[in-house]
Amino acid sequence: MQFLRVYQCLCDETRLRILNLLLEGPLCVCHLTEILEIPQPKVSRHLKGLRDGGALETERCCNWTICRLPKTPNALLEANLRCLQDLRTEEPQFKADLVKREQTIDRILNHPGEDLPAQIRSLGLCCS
Amino acid sequence: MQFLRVYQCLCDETRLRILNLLLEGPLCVCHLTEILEIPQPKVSRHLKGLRDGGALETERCCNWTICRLPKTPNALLEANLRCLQDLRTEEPQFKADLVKREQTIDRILNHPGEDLPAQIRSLGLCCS
DNA sequence: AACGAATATGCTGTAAATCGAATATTCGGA
DNA sequence: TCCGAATATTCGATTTACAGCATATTCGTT
Repeated sequence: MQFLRVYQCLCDETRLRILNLLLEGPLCVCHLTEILEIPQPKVSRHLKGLRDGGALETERCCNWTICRLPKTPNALLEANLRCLQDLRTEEPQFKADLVKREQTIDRILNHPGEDLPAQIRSLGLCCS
Repeated sequence: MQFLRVYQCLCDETRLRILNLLLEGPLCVCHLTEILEIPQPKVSRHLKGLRDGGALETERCCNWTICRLPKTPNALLEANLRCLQDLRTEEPQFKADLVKREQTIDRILNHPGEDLPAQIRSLGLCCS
């Protein structure tokens, strides 16, 4: 059932945190891992869950995997992403994650020494 | 987390079927059981799940328990009930349940011999 | 008080989801 | 071709969700 497929995606805290972050723009797996402060295999597994549920698109760029929300989410997912956008200020964890995201992006931009491809480096700035 | 509480409610087919039916108006447990064609304990347990998740209100009337959607659902639930309302035509099970609901209500109305309090009998007609 | 209808709960087994830890894979650079 | 970084997958253990079945509870009636 189409409904269940979406809701099963949405009923895990880690997956919701990921969607919350991606509402701001794409991120690669390593930055997601850093922001969420959870083990990388766990992030990877939940990303797979989101992808299988149609709630995530990924694109391989060299060694990095760029994660973004689907360009054309189905109606149910789209409505819930809007809800997440509207209601996330009520959830401390979501707000904290967004702060951490800012910090991480700042660090990336201000430390050009880190060995990141320009495409990855600019993720935080480019929401396309 | 408030989000999880709602989504955990929504990620079970039986619970979605119940919500779908209640969008048309209140029903008591025995009629829900008849319409869904599943064992009564199963219905009861899922109703409890919905109630715990804030997606259902029940009212005792004699021996009957009247189930209805909450008068003031939280924003996330409300949005998803709207989605259910809008998208249910795509889901055969939801449509079949609505047909069965009509049949059941007709049967109740046309067989006054059945021993039902007027309050229960009129549930299908009164959506308040 | 005894009974029956409507509903709820307890119990047990099973399937599914999640996790941590270890390992495999992929890819660019030395 | 070997190495390291980024990512994915496998494995075993644990938890959680759901099921069916039996039984308890509640309430009106006799």
